[in-house]
Amino acid sequence: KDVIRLAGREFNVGSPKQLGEILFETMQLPGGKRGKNGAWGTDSSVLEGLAEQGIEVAQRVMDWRQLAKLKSTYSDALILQADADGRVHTNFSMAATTTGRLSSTDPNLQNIPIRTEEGARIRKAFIAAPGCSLISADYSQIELRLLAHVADIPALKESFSKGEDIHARTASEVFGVPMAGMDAPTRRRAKAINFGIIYGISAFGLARQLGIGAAEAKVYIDAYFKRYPQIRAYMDNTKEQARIDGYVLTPFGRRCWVPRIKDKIPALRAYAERQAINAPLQGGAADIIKRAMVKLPEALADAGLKARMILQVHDELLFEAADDEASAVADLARRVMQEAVRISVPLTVETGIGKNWGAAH
DNA sequence: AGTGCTTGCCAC
DNA sequence: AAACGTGGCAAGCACT
Ligand SMILES: Nc1nc2c(ncn2[C@H]2C[C@H](O)[C@@H](COP(=O)(O)OP(=O)(O)OP(=O)(O)O)O2)c(=O)[nH]1
Ligand SMILES: [Mn+2]
Ligand SMILES: [Mn+2]
Repeated sequence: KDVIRLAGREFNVGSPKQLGEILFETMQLPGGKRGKNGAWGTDSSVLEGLAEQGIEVAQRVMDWRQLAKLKSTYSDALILQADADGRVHTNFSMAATTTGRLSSTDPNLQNIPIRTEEGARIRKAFIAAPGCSLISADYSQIELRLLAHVADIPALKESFSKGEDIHARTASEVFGVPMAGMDAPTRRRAKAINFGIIYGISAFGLARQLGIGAAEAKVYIDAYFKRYPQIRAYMDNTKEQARIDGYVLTPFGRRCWVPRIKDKIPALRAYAERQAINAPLQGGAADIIKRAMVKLPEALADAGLKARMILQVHDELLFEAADDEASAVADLARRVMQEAVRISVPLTVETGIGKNWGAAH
């Protein structure tokens, strides 16, 4: 109602097409950009730009979108999908991705919210059975460690040997906040910067992501490649390998096909090059957790633990166990996951125990 | 009423 | 949005 009042006209807030016409035609707001299909762009980074200019309706639409997303995709849908015993059972697809990751459907339990305060309430709704706890075990900075290994980057390997947190360091350097007591959303934003840069983001893309100028974004990217010059070599070598073979390999031998690597259309070719750069690392991380998942059920049984492995979220495993064995499960999961493979950097796993998924982080 | 596409956004 | 990568889902929309 407030959005419609501020817009001065009745329309469906849930329609990006109508919203774009209201904002950039009826209201004549500045900064409108049409996409390739001629529609006005209205995604959150566009709205954020408007909101920063004091356009109240933009902030209200962002708030509405967030709540609508959480309600429709999670709150309403998960209740319908819940079993008679109150559990939801996902389906894992084992061959749906190009990199070897799993995917999860009906419902997708690999994209349960966590980032915002309201979203985190949904994650907290996943609770252990009475007398049981949930144990989460998540690899630390997993694809950055694989990058250090595969691209053979001395400075990055040294950081991991010392136990440094690169995501937190990036957050500190870019946002000017202290490492100590950093909040999770800030570290998450830095994560997107680190992975964006290593997977070929442009100054334009980074600027858009951070809401800064392209010149400032370029400074960050240049500084990154200066600090870790081996990343460039890894990118070039991987692209060349893809051109030669039509595929790239993870450090454990998985083939990831890159069919458009020789496309004559430059934009499609550039896209394929970024896919080639990403696949060995994302796929390598998938290989590692899969090996751990093969070992774990037997390792648990051998240790006399009745815990069950109940969910995989790309580099995280979630277990359910009786309260009195939860800490033993956490220790065992950490050890098996850390030792699932041996590479030239240490693998570290963070574990947590709680009565709900949110509390287990 | 059903289908397929687009836009946007949740997670890793 | 052409301009980090990997996914899945909901809603709007055009069309049958
Ligand atoms: N390209 C890309 N990959 C991502 C992004 N977010 C997550 N990933 C990939 C790379 C991560 O290593 C991997 C696991 O995600 P996590 O959220 O667990 O982050 P990570 O392990 O790096 O850090 P952590 O120490 O667990 O907080 O998923 C992203 O924004 N872009
Ligand atoms: Mn992780
Ligand atoms: Mn994770």
